Amino acid sequence: MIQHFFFTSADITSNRWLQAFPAAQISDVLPITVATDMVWLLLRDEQSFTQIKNLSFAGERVIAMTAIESPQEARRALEAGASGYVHYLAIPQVLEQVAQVVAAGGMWLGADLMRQLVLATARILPAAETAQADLSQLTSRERAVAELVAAGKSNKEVARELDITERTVKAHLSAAFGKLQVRDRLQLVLVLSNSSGV
Amino acid sequence: MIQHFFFTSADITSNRWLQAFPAAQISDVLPITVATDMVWLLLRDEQSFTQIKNLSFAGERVIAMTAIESPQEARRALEAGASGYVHYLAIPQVLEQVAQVVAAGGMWLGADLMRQLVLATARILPAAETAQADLSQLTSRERAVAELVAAGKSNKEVARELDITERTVKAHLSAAFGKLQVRDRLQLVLVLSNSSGV
DNA sequence: CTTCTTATTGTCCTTTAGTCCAATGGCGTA
DNA sequence: TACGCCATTGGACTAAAGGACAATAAGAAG
Repeated sequence: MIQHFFFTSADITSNRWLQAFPAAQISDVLPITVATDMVWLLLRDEQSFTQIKNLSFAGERVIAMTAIESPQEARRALEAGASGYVHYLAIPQVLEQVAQVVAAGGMWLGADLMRQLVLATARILPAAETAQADLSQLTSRERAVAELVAAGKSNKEVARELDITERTVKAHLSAAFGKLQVRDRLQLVLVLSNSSGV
Repeated sequence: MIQHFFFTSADITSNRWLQAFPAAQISDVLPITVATDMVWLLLRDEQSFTQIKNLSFAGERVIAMTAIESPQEARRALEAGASGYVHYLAIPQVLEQVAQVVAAGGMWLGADLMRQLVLATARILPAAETAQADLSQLTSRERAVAELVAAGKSNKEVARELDITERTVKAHLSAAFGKLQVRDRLQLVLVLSNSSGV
């Protein structure tokens, strides 16, 4: 049984951690000696990377957690010795997968980051199937609306650009919400940009 | 149930494959049409990379297997479209890991290789320092709110999680909007995720 | 001790977003 | 031709989101 230790600040946490690992310890204090198998560390400031370095040097498996994924931050975390980089609000299933992979000696990165890395060296890889599949569920008009919304436009602006009524925009959006199983435009954007496993 | 197909030469094989996937097919002949969900292909010569390319182009999930791990070979395999790179004598647990990650649309690499790949490509990646700079403009509380919003939470949910009033959430958000010069939560997320120029 | 920043909350108000129910017309297929 | 899917719009309604104006309190900095 793997023991998990979550190091975070009190106000940034997720009940999904305990859902994934009921026996996990959560604390905003980092003990001198961590008697666990896996340390999940929320990235907050410069000090976080030093802590990763120390922990991994001491032989701990460290997984960096972030609130906003970025390739730069991921790189720094991995450089410091982290074995994984994941959104702190990831769903329990993802957390479990990360733990399994890291426990098996692997390294975990979000699919999008991974893709960026690989694409940086190779531009041949097929696009993510998930995002593709999601978009293909939408009709052409729904997709057009969704894309404008994903660019930060309001319904009124979308209506103007597509030369339709705001009412129609809403209709397409509602249809898209249903198909992609999200509740509002923000989550739609998150799904389309496939940014995190939230 | 995922169907696995192992393509190898007769003299190089592992009983661990069947241990991991009892229903797997193993063959030293590559059929024209592979009716499986996942193809495990043992790297042998130049032709192997071409085969990976063809398979992945045809929409197959391909995992490259090797007898001697090397970053160069791994890179070539991934370039060709492989979704994973693993030693052919890996234990069943690892094989299952790989299958899971790949099935979920991810990519699998051993930790060492991954780290090398990450570090090697770090320079090529766009060095957008914007997200970093933007975040530093916000106070800790504003950032906490912004991060939860970026995760798709509503004001009410954010309020619950941070144990403050919805009104306070709005106050922090308004402040963040002003500092980052955006007009609503969606544009905030776009700026924070650094995805597109709003 | 005063000043500034941050965090917090309040009320009132306007604007957006999103849903439900319903209808019309085009277009392709069985 | 009838049926289904898509695009379009309407009205009415509920619920969020966001702004304006303002106040209190803690803590740091001077």
